[in-house]
Amino acid sequence: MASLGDLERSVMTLLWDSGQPLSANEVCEQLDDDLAVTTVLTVLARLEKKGMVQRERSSRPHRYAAMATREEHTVEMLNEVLGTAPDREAVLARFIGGVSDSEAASLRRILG
Amino acid sequence: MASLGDLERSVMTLLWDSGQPLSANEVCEQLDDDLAVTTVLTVLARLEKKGMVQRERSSRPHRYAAMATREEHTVEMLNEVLGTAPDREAVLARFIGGVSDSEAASLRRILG
DNA sequence: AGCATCTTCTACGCCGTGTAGAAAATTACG
DNA sequence: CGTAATTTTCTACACGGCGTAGAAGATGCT
Repeated sequence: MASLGDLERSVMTLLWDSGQPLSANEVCEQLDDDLAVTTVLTVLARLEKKGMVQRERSSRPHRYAAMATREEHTVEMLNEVLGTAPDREAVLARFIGGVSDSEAASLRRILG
Repeated sequence: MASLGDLERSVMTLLWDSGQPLSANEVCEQLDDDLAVTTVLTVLARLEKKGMVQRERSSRPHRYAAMATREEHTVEMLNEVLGTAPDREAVLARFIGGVSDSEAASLRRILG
């Protein structure tokens, strides 16, 4: 339960890229599409409900920040997918077998 | 584009577990829930459209088989998720850092 | 031809998502 | 303080995916 729609993903990307919390207006401006602020607010509220963003209600304009880094989130997704497989090791093997050489080297280093 | 609904997943699981092609009726019987055969047929048709199952139209009851093994499918999903990240290596590092010891060992063997 | 089986077509309801207006709440400024 | 500007909430609509299945059409058996 953390899959994202297109707009939701765009918003998360903004929040991830800008390390700091953003207001709905700032998000709105920085988006390529020309959307109503209410649209962005709706999306932000939904993302908050999903536990993807944290809202600072104290300051006026509320500020929104990503709960997890993009990395953390991607790793969560990976684990979620892996969780659907009964044969984890086999999947991992196949998966790792398919990564690029440089990535493989990097993994070898990590696995020590 | 290969995410599955609950029923779709159940059906795929059946097809994956039974190595051989199954008819709609067989799928229907082997499902826990007591569904109408037309329901199963609809789902199978949708899975076919998604490229998840192959239908043998030659034989009457049509027979349906999974296009990819569950492993292959899971790996596809993993790559899809990984594709959404700009920092692949960082994600991989973190991801691999979190697997169990036995899995890590298995990976070392594969990369070795 | 008649009957049983199987498939297609069509459809309904629900929920997630993109989209935003109307109205309410808060803040800013003269 | 009162009015205008900003911000947030509430409500809503449309569209597509998915679970669900009946009615009708196609195919095959006897």
